[in-house]
Amino acid sequence: MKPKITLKDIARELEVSISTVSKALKNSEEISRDTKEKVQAFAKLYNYKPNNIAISLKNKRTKNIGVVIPDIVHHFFTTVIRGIEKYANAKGYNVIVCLSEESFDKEVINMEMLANGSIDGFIMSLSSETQQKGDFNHLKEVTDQGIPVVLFDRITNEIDCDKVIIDDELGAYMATKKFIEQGKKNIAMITTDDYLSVSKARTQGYLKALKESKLGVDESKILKMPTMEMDEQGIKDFFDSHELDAVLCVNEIFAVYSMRLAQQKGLRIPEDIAFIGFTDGLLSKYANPSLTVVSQHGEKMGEVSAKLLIDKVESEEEEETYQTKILEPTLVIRDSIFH
Amino acid sequence: MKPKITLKDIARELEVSISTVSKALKNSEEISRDTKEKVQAFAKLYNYKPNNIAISLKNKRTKNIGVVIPDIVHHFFTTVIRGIEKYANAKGYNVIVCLSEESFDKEVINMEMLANGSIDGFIMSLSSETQQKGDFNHLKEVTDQGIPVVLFDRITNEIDCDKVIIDDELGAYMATKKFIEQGKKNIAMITTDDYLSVSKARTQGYLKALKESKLGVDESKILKMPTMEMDEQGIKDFFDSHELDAVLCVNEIFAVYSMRLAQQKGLRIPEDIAFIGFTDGLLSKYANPSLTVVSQHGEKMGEVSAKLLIDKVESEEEEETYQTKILEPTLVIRDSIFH
DNA sequence: AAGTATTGCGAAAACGGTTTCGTGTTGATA
DNA sequence: TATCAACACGAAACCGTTTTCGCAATACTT
Repeated sequence: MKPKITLKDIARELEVSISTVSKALKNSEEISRDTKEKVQAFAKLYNYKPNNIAISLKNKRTKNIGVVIPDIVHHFFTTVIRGIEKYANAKGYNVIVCLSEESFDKEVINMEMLANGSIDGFIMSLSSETQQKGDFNHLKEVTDQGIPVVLFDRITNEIDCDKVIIDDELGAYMATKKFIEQGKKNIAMITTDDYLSVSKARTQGYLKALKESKLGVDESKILKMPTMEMDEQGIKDFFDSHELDAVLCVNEIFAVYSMRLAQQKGLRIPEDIAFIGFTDGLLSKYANPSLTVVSQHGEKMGEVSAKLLIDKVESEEEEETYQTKILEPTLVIRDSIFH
Repeated sequence: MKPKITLKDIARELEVSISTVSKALKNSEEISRDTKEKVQAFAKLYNYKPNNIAISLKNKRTKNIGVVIPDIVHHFFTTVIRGIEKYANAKGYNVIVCLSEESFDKEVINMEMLANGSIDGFIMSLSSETQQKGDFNHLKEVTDQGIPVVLFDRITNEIDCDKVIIDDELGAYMATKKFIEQGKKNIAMITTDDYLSVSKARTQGYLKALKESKLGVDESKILKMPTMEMDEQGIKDFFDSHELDAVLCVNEIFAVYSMRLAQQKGLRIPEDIAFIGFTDGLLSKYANPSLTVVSQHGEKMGEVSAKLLIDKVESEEEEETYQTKILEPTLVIRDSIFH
């Protein structure tokens, strides 16, 4: 058990002042060759490492980024974290992860915990409860204090800050168009209620593609699930009451789950009914048949978010200009549709 | 933009000393009713919150936990993180997540970044490269400095610290026994090389069950994958060269992937060939057929790890006693075996 | 030899809190 | 009226750095 050594310890041992030690370790011009070598050798010998906390206090920079997300077991969020980690780590930043578990209160508590000096900025995606409530005061407080915030994926227009999203509307549009091109006539959509910003946008893309086509819109072909929980009967009824030949799902879980129910009904995929989901996760890759998806490029999203945040953190000027980066989704073709 | 207010600011405004403000906010007996009320009202009005960094520096406690794991996109690890988060948050701790990406160097760098005051303790699972190399000096250094460490899942005996694992051997034993009970005769195992502590233990459980039975061991029925990458041809050849009716896989990805290859060969699951995997993730749940797995109870593991760590961090005495908690795995029966 | 630069280093303030100890004021006691 | 607690507060040290500024001692001018 060898306790950490401090500047003071080195100073005492070498009979110089703390300031001298500090400067010597920074290779300052002020200090003579001799002294520098002596100090540096001693420091290396005893494996001196400066105390991060003291440094943080001094320059009011923690080199920590707070990431607040609704759920970590969701594949998309883990890929975003990975992207954030990657970029942040390369820049010498650590990532503090907090989970809101889709709860407004937890989101608020987590932000308050971190906002008192623990972090230099936030990267977040709003909890569904927050989006439903439409209460963003906790975000406002943080930005008012001059703490930079980057919102990704689940965002709000009520807060002025940098944002990163994919073009959800375009993704849904592309997917729907693909169905249409392949001759599908009865294209359904399975989504959540509109309170999630992404669900809303995706539904719009779906509608847009249908409106542009000769098929037209049939609102009854949109199934809105009230929660993220899987409602087996609801989906079965939906399938029974419509003659569908294609389904666009707002996430991969809905898609894979629905595929199974369709298969149980004796339908062949993609001949009788084709599927496209959102989120390019493990599930899509290993599903049977493998699922065609609109990839959201989570890792990229994380990197871009981290870059935006760190740029803001490290910029001297307090420019009050914010940007919204819109990433292009791509279609990853797999066996749940015709190739 | 309202900047953070400090004790000094309050003291100046109220024309009292900083110490008085500090004590008043802590409701100290020393301070008069009047002054306390005045100070507290002022603090509330201006939304004073103490600076975490200053407090950390003072009492040498950060209330941060460092979590270093090989991979975050792996479902098991995300559930562990969720468990850690849950317990840690309830205790007022934040979780700093670092990814080693299975690399020894990254693991070392991450630990060094955090070990200089940023965290009160580590919870980690070793990268595969670290387990292969058998070099644990970075862990030794940290424990030597008196920083508590808890290892989970991928552990080593070379470091004295608290550990949390599931009984991997028992899990594999249970699974294999299940196959035997159901009359399976040719039970294979698909695993990684033995350098991963968990793979080794699981293989042993598999062997133990077979030895106890009349079936006996056939080493050629163990397929060892050199990496985590899926080797389609390797698995196909394995299936072609053996008459198998059951396969135990060391994780769910191997299992789901192998199931698909088996199905492509025209085999029915579970009638012709049954599958059991490890890790109770999304993949198992939504696979077709859904996969029977040995559940590792990741969330529980995270909670237990966090509890062990925080207990140690907050205990005054430096007891040098370490415990290893062994969690019981359970079999989650799904459609890839007979019910 | 006197004055000026240069070099090398240390004292001290600052970051934002906590905490120990000391002290002036008050009221009660003898 | 002198003595002493109790009360209410402030000064200052401390946590481990960084950084400014001042000041010796030496070297360089003329």
